Order: sequence, then C-alpha cells, then structure tokens
Amino acid sequence: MTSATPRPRTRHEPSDRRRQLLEAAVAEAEAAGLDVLTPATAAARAGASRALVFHYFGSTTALRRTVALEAVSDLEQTLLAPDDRPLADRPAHAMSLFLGSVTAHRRVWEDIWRGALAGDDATEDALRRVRTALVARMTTTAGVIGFTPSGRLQLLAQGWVALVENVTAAWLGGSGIPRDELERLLLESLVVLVPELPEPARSGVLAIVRRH
Amino acid sequence: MTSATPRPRTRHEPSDRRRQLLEAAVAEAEAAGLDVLTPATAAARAGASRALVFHYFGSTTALRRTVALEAVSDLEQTLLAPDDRPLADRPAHAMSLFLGSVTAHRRVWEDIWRGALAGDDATEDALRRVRTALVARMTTTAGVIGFTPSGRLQLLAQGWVALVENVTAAWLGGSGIPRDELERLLLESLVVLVPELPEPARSGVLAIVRRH
DNA sequence: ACCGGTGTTGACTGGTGGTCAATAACGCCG
DNA sequence: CGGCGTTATTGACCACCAGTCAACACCGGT
Repeated sequence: MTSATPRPRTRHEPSDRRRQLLEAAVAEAEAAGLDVLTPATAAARAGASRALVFHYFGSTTALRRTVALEAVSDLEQTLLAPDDRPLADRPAHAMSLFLGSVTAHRRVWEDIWRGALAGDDATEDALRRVRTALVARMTTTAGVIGFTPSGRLQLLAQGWVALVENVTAAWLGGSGIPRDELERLLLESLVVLVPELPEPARSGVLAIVRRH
Repeated sequence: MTSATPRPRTRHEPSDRRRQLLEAAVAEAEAAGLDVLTPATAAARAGASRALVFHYFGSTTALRRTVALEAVSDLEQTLLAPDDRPLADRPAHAMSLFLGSVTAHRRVWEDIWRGALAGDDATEDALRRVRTALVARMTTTAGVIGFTPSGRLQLLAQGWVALVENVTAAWLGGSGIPRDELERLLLESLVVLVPELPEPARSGVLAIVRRH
C-alpha cells in the first residue's frame, strides 16, 4: 500500500513554474528560516511535488542558495546603483541603503550570518562581492580599498564589514537602540577604524556622527 | 552476506577509552576539518567501532561540539588565568594570549568561525562566554562592559570581537602580515572603537601601537 | 578454570537527499 | 472536435547515513 490519491497536475511554462516555486521557497525561508527550507517544505507550500523542486533547483543546498542569493543580490544591486548626492553625503546614504535592504529580508540575512549556508562556495562568493561593494560605496568609490591591495587596510576593511554584519544581526535580534543611532554607530566605527577615508566623505560622516 | 571478519576487541576503563576517542577525534578535526569529523572517521582513526563513538558521545553533533569545546575552553582558561602585570600591559598581553591559544588549534577555530557548528546552542553558549572573557580581559576587568549593560557599548564590544575573529581568521588563512603587526592592528582597533577604555590600559595600548 | 559484569560490536531501522521511468496535461494539427 | 506528440510533472524507488540494540567477548575476581 504505497499508493494514494494521485495529485492533480497543472502544467506551466517552466520559467513561471520556477518563479512560483522560488516565491514559495522565499516565503518559507522568511517564515521558518533557511534550515527548515527543504524541497519538501517548499513543494508543500507551493502545492507541487518534491521532485519538481529537485527538477528546477537540483539540490537542497542549491535551493537554499538561490533563496539566499535573492537577498544578497538585492543588496548588491542597491549598492551598485549610482549615487548623485554630494560626496560628503554618500557614505551615510550607503549605510542607510544597506540597513534598508537587509531589514527587507531580515530572516534570511540572520540565517546567512548565523552560518546556515556555511561551506557553500557560490554563496560565499556572492557575499564576498557584496562586501566589496559595500566597502567601495562607503569609501566613496575612488576609495581606499584596492588602493593598497593587501595588508593592513584590506584586513581593516574586512574587519569593519564583520563588525557591521555582527552588530546589525544583534540589532535585528532586538538590541533596543533606534535605527538612526545604529547608523551613526556604524558610520563612526568606519571613520575611526579607517583614518585614510578620503576627505569630502570623511568630514561628511563626522558631521553626522557629531550631531549626536 | 552481511558478516565479515569480526573486529578484535580490547577493553578499557571508560574514561581512558573516552580520552582515546577524543584524541582521535581532535586529530581528525585538526587534520581534515570539523565537517569531515564523524563517528565513522573518528572511530576509524582510533581503531574502534562507530557504535563506540556513539556510546561515548551520543551524536555526531555532540562529537564535533566536544572537539570544538576543547579549543574554546582552552582559550577560556587561558583568558581566565590571573594576570599580575602592570595594568597598562595587560590588554596587549591578553591579545597575545588570544592569538597564542587560537593558533594552537587553528584548524578547529577556522571551522568554528566558518560556521561549521552553527545552530548548536551549547557551542554558541561557550563562544558567548569566551567572548565575554576576552572583552573583560581587554578592558582590564574593572572594565567598561557590564558597566552600561546594554546599548551602544555592548554593541561596540560585540562588534569589536567580530572584527577580531574575522581578521584573525583571515590572518590564519594566510594574509601575509606578521603576527606582531596583526596584534597592534587589533589593539588599535579596540582603542579607537571604545574610547571609554579605562586609563592605565588605554595609554599602555597606545604606547605599543604608536611605536610602529 | 570459570564466571559475572560490562565494555564493545555487528546488524538493523528510520528518515531523507536525490534519481528515473511512467504519466498526464496542454497545444496543435488534421 | 478528436486524436496525438511534446514535455512538464510525478510517485516510486534507491543509496546513504545517523542512531539504536541485543548479543557477544574480554577481563578481573574467586
């Protein structure tokens, strides 16, 4: 007795189906976390079969990765969009963009930072890219990084990003301080850690930080 | 045909056996990484049966956790040992202790930071403790943290620890700078991030950092 | 020598990631 | 409008591994 009432089938254009499954997966991840997201749960939510999810995404890891990349590339595109503000205002604006994009996918970002996708090269590549983009935006493009390719500054920039991610994760988790105070804190941490920050930006940030 | 030549048995005192298995597990983890460490691989290395590892450690996660806690508690004990140096020298010394203990178990720490044990509450508790200990040591005990329990400083301390761990991981991974330069970088990052650092320590650190 | 306690193990089970050949919608052509 | 080919979709199957258990064999004590 392995049989049951066969599931009614509905055919869709592959790209539509894929989108539908992905939406279900994203919803599942945002509702229950990346760990709970499996082909089984995603399929259930989409009203399709487990096998179909494998057909479109290939593996459990790939499914989770795809969902994570949704959040990551949203942030990346946000950070890559041109900014025509005065130089002095750009870092603060970039910081705000960062927090905005992250809070829009909070659950997924929390799980990424928790290490839910640790060991997946594709995800880690994407993270590296978006981190680089963040640093570039914060240092106002003609910036510090890439200037002295390796050594001290490289490490500092990377360390600052780790600080930002960790502090943001804690803040998302409910560390009571208001968002604008968080933003100032992160901006200030950059300024003090990287004294080489180019000038129009540096004093712009300091102005914001100072007006406590 | 499920049978094979039965394995010769050797009886040991439970505590001895446990220690032997743990040593094999640590060796395996240090050689091949925490992900590769399973009851199977540990048992193979120790010349015992898979079931025995389950008997002594209970589960795969528990086995990995035990190995990780070996590294974590080594660091914790190092940080908790009293320090009779002059106040001004203590932060630098603590930083050195940190790097010493970490490099002694580099592979395991790399995996911990990579997120190999993400989601394991017991490990995360231990990490929280050791991070608190590090902050306490760096701020010279009568320190900043716990002083203003939550808010800004809490976040900054946590962020600084994230920076330290990330930068150290990168350094272990082969970022060319020498150890003493790394040490100065980390010390300096603390001083600039946490201006509230108590005085004898603060100028002690600055002295070290300055003598570039 | 043998015998009881227990340290140790091979064999089994359940669950899950992943595959595949069969199935059935849907569009199209006659 | 009905049959038919294409192919999206699926149930059933397989392999593998974490974890369990009752039987086994080693060893110290008598």
